[in-house]
Amino acid sequence: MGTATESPELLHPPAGELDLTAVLHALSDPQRLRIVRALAESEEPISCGSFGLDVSKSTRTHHFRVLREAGIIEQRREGTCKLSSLRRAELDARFPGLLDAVLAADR
Amino acid sequence: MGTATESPELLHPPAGELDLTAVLHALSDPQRLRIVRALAESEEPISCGSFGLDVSKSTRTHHFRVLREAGIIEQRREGTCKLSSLRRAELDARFPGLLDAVLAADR
DNA sequence: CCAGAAGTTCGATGATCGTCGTATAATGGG
DNA sequence: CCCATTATACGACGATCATCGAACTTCTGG
Repeated sequence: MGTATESPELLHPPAGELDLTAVLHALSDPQRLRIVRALAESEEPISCGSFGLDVSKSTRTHHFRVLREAGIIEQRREGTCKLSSLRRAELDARFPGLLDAVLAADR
Repeated sequence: MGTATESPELLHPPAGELDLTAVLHALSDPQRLRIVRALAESEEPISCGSFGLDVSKSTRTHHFRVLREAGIIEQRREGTCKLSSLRRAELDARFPGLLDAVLAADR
């Protein structure tokens, strides 16, 4: 408890409490994997709508929530958009090499 | 297609055709993760019954099949037992660092 | 040869998941 | 102040999943 310094609405698990199975499950979906790759390549926050996902808006929101609740991404409001970015450092600290391996395995 | 040099009954995907999302999904279950860790620590084939899984026999069979069809383990008959082992080299070749990261993330 | 051990197969069941459409906020520009 | 943009919430639907028990196969040891 106590790291709720930002938005009270958005659930972001603390870095130390990331669950491996939750992370693996979040990454085991093609659409979410695409999001994570786009985020990793841009290295800058991206708005939800900027992804070439062939799914509806609500499905997109769903995938972003799964990624956020697994602790893989961070989201914050920016006007009418919501910007997402990878929690790279925290992920690397908790699961060293995991994200790199997944991203390298792209193809 | 011709890599069927072993048992014709057991489906083992060729090393080059392992699917990342299938591998991640197979690893995203606590029971299967436990199997993979036991396999990695023993470094020798283990029979299905030697795992401290608190699930029924049929569920065990199911998990082993998921792991095998994802290309994570290899299974072969040995008398009345069936021995399982990690496909470490193939996994490392296809997804470098992935298995190591997952195993290191144990805790 | 036969009893037991080790796995598999086959439904079935309840849970979760990915997807959608529609309705509903929150925000910034004219 | 209203409207367009951006995203979320809420069911709902079909698919997949993890789990089980019971019946079946296959092999081994006595």
